[in-house]
Amino acid sequence: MPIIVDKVQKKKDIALSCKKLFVENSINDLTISQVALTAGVGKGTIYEYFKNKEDIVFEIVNILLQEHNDKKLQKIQALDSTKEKIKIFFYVFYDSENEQLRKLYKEFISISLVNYNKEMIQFQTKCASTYFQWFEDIIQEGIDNGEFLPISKNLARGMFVIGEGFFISSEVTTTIDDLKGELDKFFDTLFELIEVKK
Amino acid sequence: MPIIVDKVQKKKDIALSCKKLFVENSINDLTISQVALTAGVGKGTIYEYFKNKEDIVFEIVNILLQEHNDKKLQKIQALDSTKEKIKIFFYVFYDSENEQLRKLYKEFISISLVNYNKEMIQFQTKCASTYFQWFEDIIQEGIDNGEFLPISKNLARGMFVIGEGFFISSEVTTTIDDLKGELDKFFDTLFELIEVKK
DNA sequence: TTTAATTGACTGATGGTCGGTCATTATAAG
DNA sequence: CTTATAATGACCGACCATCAGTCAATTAAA
Repeated sequence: MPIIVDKVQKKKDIALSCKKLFVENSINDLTISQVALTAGVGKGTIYEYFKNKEDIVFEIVNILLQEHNDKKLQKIQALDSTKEKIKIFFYVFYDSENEQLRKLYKEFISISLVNYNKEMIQFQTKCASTYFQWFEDIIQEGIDNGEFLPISKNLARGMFVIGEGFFISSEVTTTIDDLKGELDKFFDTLFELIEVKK
Repeated sequence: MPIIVDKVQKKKDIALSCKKLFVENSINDLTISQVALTAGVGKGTIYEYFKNKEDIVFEIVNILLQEHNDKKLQKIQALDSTKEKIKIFFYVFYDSENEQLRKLYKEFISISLVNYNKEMIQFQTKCASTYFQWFEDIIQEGIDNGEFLPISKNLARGMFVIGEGFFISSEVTTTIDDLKGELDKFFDTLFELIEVKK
């Protein structure tokens, strides 16, 4: 029998081998030939594993987001303060550790906005739902232990999407020069309002 | 001497003549030839007025956003309630009147995220700054007339970007099926918190 | 011998360019 | 005043380079 490769693994390998290329260049400036060359395979091979150029970005984001996911969960579990737990959700939008993820996520959002792609939407939905579940649980915990007013539950979804809002604004305008600062200001103020007064 | 055309006006005319085309198709699915045909000019003429395909989207968004701008200002001035004034800023993300604008704005954001373009960033920044100025003024007004707590000023930027966050989330996931409802829930709850108790 | 894996030459499509034509009008000549 | 000429901006589509995606041929393991 001929050699059998682990298709899933090889897909990941190819994706990761040209991660740097995608981080340093916008998808429009890259050609499949370049990608194939970087990955050390023929152009045809790329199409054995990926539907198109966008699909490669999808794969890389998938891998990086999975890693980020694990780290985020660990961080949340390691913390005691509800407020700090909430803030963790927005680290990804400014910390240096996730610069590559941000760059690729940006491309991914860009692709998702114009190319309707069922798989991408499903993937994004799965991620967002998981994260929001965590987020809601944290808020609920804060309410249950008497830290936050019960009404704060209504703010969950808005608080959750605000990171995305700041991120997009900071990418398409120059109106936000300190994303972390702005987020902190907002959440610290909000915490004062939703805290149960003693 | 030869005929002199109003370059600025003709650029607008061409852009508007293929607005429908851009609303109904994603930019990737459109060819310059199609656009030229629709506009009733030669392919070369397109390049007399636009740098590239993206530039056409930019021009259409420019025109639509200008219209939207005027309408928004009128609406704000016509209202008395501070709360309603605040909510007006987010109409654009869900009202039926602005469906075309949303479609093109989406493409515009998508382009801005991956193609660094100084003019686009400047344009976006100008719009965002103007809108935020209005927004801050409204909040300040609410504070001045004793409706809102002074602390609400700190929430201005966050409140402002939340629309963008909801919009992007609703576009790239299926987690938000009632954008207006979610926005209302968030702001009504927030208003309760920042309202001056009597 | 079989068959999965790989490949790069090839193709069709398309973004963008460029040389040339056309229409208009100023103005010079008759 | 009428006509001829020159000048120039507007317009255009044939052409070119590029590149995404295909496929027939080849490789190599079992």
